[in-house]
Amino acid sequence: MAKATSRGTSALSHRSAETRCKLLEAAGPIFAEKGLNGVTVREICGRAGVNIAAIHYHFGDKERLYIATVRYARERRAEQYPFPDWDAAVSEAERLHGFVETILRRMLEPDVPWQTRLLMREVLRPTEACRELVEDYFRPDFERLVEIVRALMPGRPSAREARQAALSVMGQCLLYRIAGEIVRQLVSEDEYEEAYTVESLTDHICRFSLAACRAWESAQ
Amino acid sequence: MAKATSRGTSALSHRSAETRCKLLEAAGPIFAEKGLNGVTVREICGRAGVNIAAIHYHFGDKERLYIATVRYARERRAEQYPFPDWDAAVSEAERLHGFVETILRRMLEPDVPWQTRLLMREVLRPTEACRELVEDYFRPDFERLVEIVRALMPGRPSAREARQAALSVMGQCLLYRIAGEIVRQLVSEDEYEEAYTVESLTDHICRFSLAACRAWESAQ
Amino acid sequence: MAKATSRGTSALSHRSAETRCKLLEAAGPIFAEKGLNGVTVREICGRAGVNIAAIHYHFGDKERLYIATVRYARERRAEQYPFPDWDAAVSEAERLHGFVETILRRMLEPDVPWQTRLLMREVLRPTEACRELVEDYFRPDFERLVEIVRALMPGRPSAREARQAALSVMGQCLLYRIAGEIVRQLVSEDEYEEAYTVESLTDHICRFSLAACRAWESAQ
Amino acid sequence: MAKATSRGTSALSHRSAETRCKLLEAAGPIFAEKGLNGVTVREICGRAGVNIAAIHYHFGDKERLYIATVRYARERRAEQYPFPDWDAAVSEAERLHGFVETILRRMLEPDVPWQTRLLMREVLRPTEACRELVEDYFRPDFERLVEIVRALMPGRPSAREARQAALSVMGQCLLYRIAGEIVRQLVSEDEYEEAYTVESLTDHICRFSLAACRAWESAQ
DNA sequence: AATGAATGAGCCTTCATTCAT
DNA sequence: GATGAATGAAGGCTCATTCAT
Repeated sequence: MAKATSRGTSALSHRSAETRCKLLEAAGPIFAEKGLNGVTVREICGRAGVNIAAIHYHFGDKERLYIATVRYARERRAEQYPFPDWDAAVSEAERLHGFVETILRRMLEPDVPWQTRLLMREVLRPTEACRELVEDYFRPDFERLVEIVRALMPGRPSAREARQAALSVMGQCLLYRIAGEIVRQLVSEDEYEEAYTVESLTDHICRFSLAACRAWESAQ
Repeated sequence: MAKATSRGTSALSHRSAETRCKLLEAAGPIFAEKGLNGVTVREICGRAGVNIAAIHYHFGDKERLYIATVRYARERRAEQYPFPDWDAAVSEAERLHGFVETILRRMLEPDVPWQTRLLMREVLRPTEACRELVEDYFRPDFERLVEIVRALMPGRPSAREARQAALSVMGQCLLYRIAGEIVRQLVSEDEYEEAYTVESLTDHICRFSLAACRAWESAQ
Repeated sequence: MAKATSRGTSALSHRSAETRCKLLEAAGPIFAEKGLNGVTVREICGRAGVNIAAIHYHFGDKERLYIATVRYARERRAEQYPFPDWDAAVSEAERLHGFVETILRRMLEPDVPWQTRLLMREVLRPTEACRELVEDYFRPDFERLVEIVRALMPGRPSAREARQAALSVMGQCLLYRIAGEIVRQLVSEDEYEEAYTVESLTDHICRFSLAACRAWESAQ
Repeated sequence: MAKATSRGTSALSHRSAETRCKLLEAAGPIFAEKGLNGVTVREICGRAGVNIAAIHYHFGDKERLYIATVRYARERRAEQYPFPDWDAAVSEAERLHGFVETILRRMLEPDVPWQTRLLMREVLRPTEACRELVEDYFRPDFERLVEIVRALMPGRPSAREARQAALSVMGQCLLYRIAGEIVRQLVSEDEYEEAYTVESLTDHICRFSLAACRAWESAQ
């Protein structure tokens, strides 16, 4: 266990870093699909082409490999589908549109990379890996949305009100990721294919949310 | 495996039916809490007070017991937290409020009957058992919500528009079931305990959705 | 784990009892030779001719099998080399002689049965199995010896003094079991074979101990 | 394995000797406490601050390190708790007292140096390393005791009789090392703590043995 | 119609050892 | 002369399943 416990970020030999990386890349898609308990270390090591003891050596045990994989997914994930970098002149409505579209695209695009699927899994069934994920990854996006929404609401909504409104936007987005199959069945196959693309969902959610925000009246 | 393959609804002896029922009643709450893979057949049989071979005898294997349990849950669906039976005089806004509150209660209250919790689990990770579940469990509720929402929207919204609006309401509700832990962390423990009860969530979601519906303008 | 936890002494089926017995008989000699940690469950099951899961089923885990084996050894052991059943007319010196001889014979006879070797191992490295072993098995013998020794000591030795004298007798006996190899080397091979038989050791220990007891003066 | 097979006492570089020594010093206390099989090479190397491959390099494998450690312990045998250096005027009874006390202290005191504890362990479960150990470690002490005892016995006891008497003394001492836990249980926790200290055990064993020796009558 | 016992595949982990610098 | 990484063989245990009454 020498390695797993005394690991630092520096001075890793090339071989070591390579094996770690092979393990993370192999474990990622499998964890994303089946979750921590649905996966065997043999499967991971086999796919990574390393010895079964390597997990113990480099990560300590399966759970710590899982946590490392979530972290790795988060790091490798930020680049893809970044939020637009808005000019000061861009209207809040446009920002909302950009935000919603980015979120939906991240979640719904075909061939969603395993990194996203793994992070989504964490949302549904948080494990120990989730705490820092929320802080480092979700919170910045969320705070951004809160600011956009707040600017859209008339009067001076409290931070709490803005947060709740932002959550209402997020909920609308998440629905299609989480319960996509059910929605497809409820609205019929055909309508789904036609009217539930990223573009049209973005439009709908933005119109719905814009209307809600603009018509907002503070609860006293 | 004689029994499991030739199973019909008729001609079951009393004892046999009793054992089946004990198994279903025992398995239900456990599956609802831990899911198919988090449960051992020993645990189920132990709690049911039947022999460990009974699952094989009556259902074939664990997975088929699970499916049977979902079906059983649907059939015996506890009628707790039913939707209010609205008088014609009740306003649409009140109906929306009643609907949202009931949905949230079903999803968030801890003492919801296991049948409901098991069905909720199915929504999040659909299995084979899910298709028929949607039709006779979710669709009626969903259609009801569509009607409520449609009546709230000015002009003559198309069915498709009404459905999308209804999905926006559902998404807001589902968020707290799906990502409750993350919301708690995002808004802070304290605020969550105070402002994310069924009652206040109902208020927020209704105000948000009412505003959105009433301000709706048909997208040409 | 149904069986291991709910095991009672009654109503065990024939098969079950047979398998349990096969396991105990197979495990005994191996545990006696190599101790709890030196043995693998695969070895035990292989020698017993049962499936590897049988240990879990019948005993819970390896350690509980070990404890059961110690208990089994104790039960099967009492018959062999019992203490003589002394007539009231037998002198205390003769009783001491009989006691010491029986103890030595139990420990030193060639082909000591595995039961004895296992119990001896417990003496040297007590495990959890040891507590009840002492109470049920060693204490009765020990108390017997205490009474013999006490009767040999002049005056009215306290119970504590008698216990210590009895331990001095036991220590002399145990030495040849525990450190037999070393004694053999210290006194030379030849002398050992000739003068360290059960008979002559009995004589020596009795003479030494008798002299000590009879010359005892209470330490106020 | 170059080193392990061609190892001699000469021509070792300074660093090499240093690593060897660090390993021996680190392994000693751990082996003394847990024995050969209770210790992992990682633990030893970790505590020694050397690489895990060093054991193989310098000693071949774990077992040979163990043997080397026993040898090392014997060579560097700590001279704590040495026997008193008796003046010619000291009585035999006092010498016996000093001898017994020293032996008991070596075996029972917790802060005995690891070298002594490791050698004690060898006595109880002799390994390959034991033979030479007896010769140069135990025999001198034993012969000393034989002389003391012999002088205490009236008449002219044979060497053999004196050896047996000495063994009777040793057996009494060893008991508390070997079966301390069981004695504790037999005489009760309280009595043990109070009356089985090194001091009182010394008193008892000496009184018992002195009485036995002085009352000795040669067996014809 | 039901039971208790038995099965074997497979799980994660641990370890001493050896490889390649 | 020393190191860190890699190896593979077990290790104990768990599980859903099936056998034999």
